[in-house]
Amino acid sequence: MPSAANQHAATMLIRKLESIATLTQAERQAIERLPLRINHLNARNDIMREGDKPTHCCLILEGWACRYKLLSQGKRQIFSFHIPGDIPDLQSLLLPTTDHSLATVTKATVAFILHESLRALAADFPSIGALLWRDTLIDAAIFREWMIGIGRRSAFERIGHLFCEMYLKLQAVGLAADFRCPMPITQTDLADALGLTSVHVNRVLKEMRGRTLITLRSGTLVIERWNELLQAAEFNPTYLRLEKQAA
Amino acid sequence: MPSAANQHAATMLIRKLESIATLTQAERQAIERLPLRINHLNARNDIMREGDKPTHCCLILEGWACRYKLLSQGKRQIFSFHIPGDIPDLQSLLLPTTDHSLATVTKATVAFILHESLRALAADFPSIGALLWRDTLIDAAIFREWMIGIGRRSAFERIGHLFCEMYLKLQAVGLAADFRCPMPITQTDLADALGLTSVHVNRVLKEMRGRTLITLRSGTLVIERWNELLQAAEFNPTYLRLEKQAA
DNA sequence: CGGCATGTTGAATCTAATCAATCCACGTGG
DNA sequence: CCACGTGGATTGATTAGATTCAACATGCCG
Repeated sequence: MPSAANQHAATMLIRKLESIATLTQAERQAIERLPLRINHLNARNDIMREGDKPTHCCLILEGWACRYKLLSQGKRQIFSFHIPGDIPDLQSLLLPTTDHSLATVTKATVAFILHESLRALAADFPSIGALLWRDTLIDAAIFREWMIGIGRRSAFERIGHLFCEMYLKLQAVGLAADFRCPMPITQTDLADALGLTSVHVNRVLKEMRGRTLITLRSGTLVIERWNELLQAAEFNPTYLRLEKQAA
Repeated sequence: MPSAANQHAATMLIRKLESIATLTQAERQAIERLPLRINHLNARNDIMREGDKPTHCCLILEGWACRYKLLSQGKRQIFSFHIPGDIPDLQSLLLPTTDHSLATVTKATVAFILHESLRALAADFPSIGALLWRDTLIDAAIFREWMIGIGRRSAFERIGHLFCEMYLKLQAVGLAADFRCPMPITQTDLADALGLTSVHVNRVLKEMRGRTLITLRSGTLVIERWNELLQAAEFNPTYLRLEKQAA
């Protein structure tokens, strides 16, 4: 008899997978039987560090996480932000040694799933395996989009782009609506994700506010003019492969 | 009866997969039976364009290719360079619509493999499926490393990093040795891959030559001082997950 | 041999980084 | 309830790395 918390975690995963393809009854049941270990974590806690050899994957149930790598002289590059429903370290199933770190951004609840359990699930239900693989491919597509930003877009476009991306990802799992979403990251986090300094991020945010494109206060982002921001950032959401789109 | 060219293509793929795991006799035979269509392409030819819905994957047999995306005002971001043995568009197996383009860099020979054939192969031999998945995960790891470069490394480090990466990748498939490898890309290509301008690339290359770290002439790179370049670029090859390492 | 892509160089300019100070909101403990 | 500490945000002044624009050189290919 699974606990309420476990049931909730399974539902989360099912919802995420069903946003792409419909699952059979048997597949849903198999996911619900997945053994989970649920954990509550503080903000800014490493879940996994570069060099680790994890034995389970981590499903985010509440809060945000990010993947990053530290460099010499305190430099940091953040690769991705993760929200409930994400499994940020799915790759550890096939690449035993991790080449980067995973940490919570906010207080968070996560469920750990043994590699063996996930592997068995994918073996028993190849279409679930394909969905998991697909998810890592979308992950890579987002990396590519971030590369474009860091490499070829202005600071303004980069920040606007990230806001649009996170809003749509949150909306897709029901955590955002009406152009309003949580954005519980510091300007330093933003800078380290986008290849900027926090000082410069601050100045660009000031400009965005000045043009009344956004409001960003106490961890909440409001996109005041979606279409204009989209255009200013040259944002095109197809790479996210989401079913539902914003208005 | 497979032609000599087809046999060569299969060998290429087998060698690539066996650089990671050993294949059974049955697996090797299945790969050799894979139906292929071999094509000779000129340099700077698109193999696949953003928005396409490919029906096959592309195995590179000779020459180089790159994945890229064009932006407004003629800006371009190159995501990756590909060498013989690579299947740059494996993701199209699971993401029907392509979100970027793939083009030859040099004259090239490629083998096209129908999605159905690859899917059948992966279904019949799940361990081959896992190897293919694994390959896309390494792809993503390389994207992350490039993100670090573009986001947080100096132009000098970025270029040095790319040289080390390509040398090791080429060495792993027997196309480089003695710190000498082909590097058939223009300074503009380098710039578009690393988030720089060609003018600046040119200046950094001049500095590298001045410090006698490298020689780069007529499409051939010689790394004159491997250890120093490694250190100057803070290069750590673990993310490539290659079996063989340079001295 | 001529033409065009690629590579090289210089000078001026600009974006974003750096360094440093200050401000503000928030939570905590006296 | 207010003083204090702290992390994050904001602002200014200055600098550096990279871009831009423009000219010119080189080398390869037909």
